[in-house]
Amino acid sequence: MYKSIKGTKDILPAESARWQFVERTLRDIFHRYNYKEIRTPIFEQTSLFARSIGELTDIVGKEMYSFTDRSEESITLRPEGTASVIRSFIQNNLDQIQPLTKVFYIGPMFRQERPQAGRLRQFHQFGAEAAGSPTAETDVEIISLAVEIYRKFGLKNFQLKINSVGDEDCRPRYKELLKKELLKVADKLSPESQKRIEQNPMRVLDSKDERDKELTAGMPLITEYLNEECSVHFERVKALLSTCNIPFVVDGKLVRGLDYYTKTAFEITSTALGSQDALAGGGRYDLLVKELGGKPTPSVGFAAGIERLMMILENNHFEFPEPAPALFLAAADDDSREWIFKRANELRSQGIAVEIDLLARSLKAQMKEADRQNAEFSVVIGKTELQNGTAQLKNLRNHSQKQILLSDLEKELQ
RNA sequence: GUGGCCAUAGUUCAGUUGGUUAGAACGCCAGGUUGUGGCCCUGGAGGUCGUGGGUUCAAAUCCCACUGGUCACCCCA
Repeated sequence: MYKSIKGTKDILPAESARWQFVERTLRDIFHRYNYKEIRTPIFEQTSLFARSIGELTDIVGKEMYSFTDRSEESITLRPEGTASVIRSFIQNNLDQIQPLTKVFYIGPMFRQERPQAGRLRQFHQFGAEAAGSPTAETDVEIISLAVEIYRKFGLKNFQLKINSVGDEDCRPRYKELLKKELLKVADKLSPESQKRIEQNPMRVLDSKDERDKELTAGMPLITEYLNEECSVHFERVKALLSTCNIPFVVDGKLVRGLDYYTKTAFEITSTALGSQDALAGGGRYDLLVKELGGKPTPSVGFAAGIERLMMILENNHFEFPEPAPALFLAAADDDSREWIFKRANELRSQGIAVEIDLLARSLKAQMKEADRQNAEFSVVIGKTELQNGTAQLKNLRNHSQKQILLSDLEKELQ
């Protein structure tokens, strides 16, 4: 038997309505913040991701789905959304249309990792990017948008963590300083952390290893070494968050897994998830557009996992709307089936969701089917009804019945 | 990539110290009610016990390998 690839999942008919509901809600919120949808291809040249996400990150180093196509070009299934969006932004000169571009995306992403709770190889993210603004208001609009989404879904157990990772001026200075501190205790650090001292010292502070945590506990944090510009920006972000009543905690050790972030970095986590507790992450990336060949364009964005949001909603027994037929037309005898077939199509073309039996089943089986489909109403049609032009309209939710004219069906179902 | 746990009907699971025909619940189908669903009752269909090998007179049960799932590490959505 064929099986779906490891780490991939079917979204089955029984659950697709939930996905559609989540996507509808997301689109509605994006609309309120005036972010417009962008749909980019799900694969790109491999080097686009390598250059933007960073050669040394885990994503690029060991998680990308890359392959060579028939013309010997290296292609990669997108592991995240920002790189493609920025590529499109540059390629299509979106900066020439208006000074600030605000877009969102919803779609599948791919990373070849071992699956576990809250982690798949094909998973789905939504995200937003605001390209062209250096202001702290833009950072906070993005953060507020992300937070608003979780609030809208009624989530309570989530936490917003923010940090500033500095810029090309102050971060290198801080990194050198931190490296020196780390080298003093290098032999006692975990092997992974030792490897990171040279290439990504800030990640050592974020290590989950208990011993690493103890060793690095008193070490200097980037927030203490920001230059004037980054520091002012960070203070402004915090002030605006407070103004907007968005609770947050500053986490000086927060470093995101992608290299392109500058200044603001943030993460939304939930204790309601398993070990993979990140719901969303994002930040400012003022250097990325230039790095990918565009004009320097200060930008901010975030990305969030749909499966993880869905997990929490299901744990919370969130009440998703379930679509159901308005009417089930049942045949009491075989002579009535043709009339029903024709009538169902008429009603459908008038916008009414109607189901009928296609399996030539007994009336009892048809009624069971109407119930299983959670139809609102049923009407049984037989010889008598066709002769008299009347029928019983049965409300399957409250079990009441009333006599109606068959010609009034549309009206009754409005 | 590394490690723990798991694998028996469509689903969730039971299956004793290895022993005849592998069970339950739910779901599915039909009937009870020959023109009315939900509850109830009766009956029915449905399994190469993940795959391959080994031990044994005998394997769902013990052993090995593989495959798949799951959870965790790493890291991230």
